Amino acid sequence: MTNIKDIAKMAGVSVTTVSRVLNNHPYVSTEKKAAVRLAIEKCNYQRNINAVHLSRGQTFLIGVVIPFTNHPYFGLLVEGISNEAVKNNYKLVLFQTNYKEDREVEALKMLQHKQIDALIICSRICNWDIIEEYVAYGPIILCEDTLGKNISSTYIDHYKSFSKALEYLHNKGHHKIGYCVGRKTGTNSKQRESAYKDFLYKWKEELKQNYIFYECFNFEDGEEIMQRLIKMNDPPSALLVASDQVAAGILTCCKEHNIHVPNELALMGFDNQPIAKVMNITTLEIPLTAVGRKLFLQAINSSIISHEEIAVKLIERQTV
Amino acid sequence: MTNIKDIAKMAGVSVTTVSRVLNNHPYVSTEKKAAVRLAIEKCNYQRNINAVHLSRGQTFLIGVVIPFTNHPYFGLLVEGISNEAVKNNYKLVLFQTNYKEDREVEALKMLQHKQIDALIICSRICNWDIIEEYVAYGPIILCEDTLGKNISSTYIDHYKSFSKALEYLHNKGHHKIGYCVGRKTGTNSKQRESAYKDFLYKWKEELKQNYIFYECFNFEDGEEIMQRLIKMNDPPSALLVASDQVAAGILTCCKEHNIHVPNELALMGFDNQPIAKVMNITTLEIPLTAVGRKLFLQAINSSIISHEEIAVKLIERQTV
DNA sequence: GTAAATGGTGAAACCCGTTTCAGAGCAAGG
DNA sequence: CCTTGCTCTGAAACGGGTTTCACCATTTAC
Repeated sequence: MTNIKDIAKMAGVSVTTVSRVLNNHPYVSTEKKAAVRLAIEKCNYQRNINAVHLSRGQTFLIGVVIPFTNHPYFGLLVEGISNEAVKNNYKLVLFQTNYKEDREVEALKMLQHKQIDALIICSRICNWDIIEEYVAYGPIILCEDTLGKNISSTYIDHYKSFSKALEYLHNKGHHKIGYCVGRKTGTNSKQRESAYKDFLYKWKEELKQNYIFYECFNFEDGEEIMQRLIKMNDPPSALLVASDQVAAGILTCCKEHNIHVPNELALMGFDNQPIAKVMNITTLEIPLTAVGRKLFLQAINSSIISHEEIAVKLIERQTV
Repeated sequence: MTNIKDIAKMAGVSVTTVSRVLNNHPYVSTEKKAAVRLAIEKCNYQRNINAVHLSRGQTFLIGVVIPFTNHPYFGLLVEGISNEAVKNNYKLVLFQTNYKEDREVEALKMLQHKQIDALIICSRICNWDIIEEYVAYGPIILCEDTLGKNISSTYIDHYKSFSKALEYLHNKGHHKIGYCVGRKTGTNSKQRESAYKDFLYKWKEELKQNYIFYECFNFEDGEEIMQRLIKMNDPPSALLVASDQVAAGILTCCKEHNIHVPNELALMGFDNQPIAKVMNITTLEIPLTAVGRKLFLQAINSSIISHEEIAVKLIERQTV
């Protein structure tokens, strides 16, 4: 393979000049520039990117940590990140963790080793102290509230939005409200839990543990929720579902079991995914592609630590 | 930052010896090994991966080209690739093309520049001659029939599987069969088209252009199909839908419009996604994660060109 | 007319590992 | 005792760019 030296020799200039042409630096005479260009074309010369990376200490690669690729929430988020990455000439390295801590650490290590310029963690599993060990090595951006921490983030205030949704359901006359979330221990779930508890406290309702459903991620998880609902003596009259997919799954099962929505069971989704629109599910809109865009921009403008709160919007449809 | 030289100095050995320790080469005395390990620990030394890449000419990065990240088909495919990548210590670089040709070319260029060790193209948009320009630079793996070409692939014979599905519908008494696919011009769509035409020819049915629906990718696309079906004087009695998502969308709209499935309209999906199971959609199962796994393995064992055909399986449920 | 700024150029240092190769020391084989 | 052959080691070449710095030649400024 031809390298920069060969080109320099062919064009009768120094490697410095070739480098300048390659990088569009000023101060190269038109003739030499032309000679270099010619040589490059003749040899079909291609820069060795790894050498560039080594030299510059930058790779134009941004790491993205997600638990699953096969989920519309993360699909949209990555789509948002990806679109902005294209615009800025960055590429994405995907880390699918399946919520395994060591996979997240691997991503952090890649940051440490300078193989990626920044790391966006869309759903964190590691403890804070581990993350904080790595902030020295490069920008880490999170998709959860990091206020007070020296880490940029774009996030949704899940306490606020959950409260909003609960009040909405309450106003619609619901007193027996349950909810479905993904991981029991995630930051978001904890925020939601405290919103839920505060809500119950405010309205003097008692907490029923079986009104809370964990590990709800996908459409098909709706089925199990339905099974559990059917068996209850005193089922909730409304469910706040932290994902439109799951809400859609529940709704589909309701139709099969002839449970009328919203009369017998009100459903409220999250995200405002396309499926929510088609199935007329009342939901809280999260502009996920916009979130992705912001996350990316924070990753490349890491000198400024910022915390961007994203507002959610209640979309009234026909399941409440 | 400390580098290998510093470590060598500290441990009182040569850089070669340090390198040997780092790479677990044999023939290093126990004492020197220990000294090096100690120095590494003391300095919290981290190899500069870019230097390793440059030196070795390998990055342990595999490129993956997909049109959208936000689609269950590609989600599952990437999941399969990703899981196998983890096992083999590779990372994935994601190229979301949105079916833009230049984005695919960018991925090919990264292969040329040695920034990735191999490239998996899950849905091709570029012409063959462009792809073939780049095969010299590194392994390119495709997810479509490349028989006769010098390019490895894992693929579904869409002619065969579409024919199978059409015959199945025919056996069930359907004579007015339409179909829905994604891109009009993709290889898969062309194979399906010819299967469809051959089927019509065999049974002496005439081709109705309005029985064919293009640009069907997502759940929400079901709605438009429904709108078009409603307006037809002589609508098809069965639809072969090249994606469970779209089938699910159509099915949901059917329920809204009180169109009985399968009596008034039979639906047959593709992929056997979870949603097909929940909604009881008859479908052709494609083991997407297995496909992903094979694609990855072909990418790293590129010395052997192979063509793996994946069998599809008809899953009978309640929409036909 | 002289000083300062600007355009243009290349040698050499730098980024940081891996790998080749030559050689030393020592034990086993004949 | 001599030859292999194995263990162990480091100097130096190599991968291939970017960047600093010194320097010369023109312009422009005053």
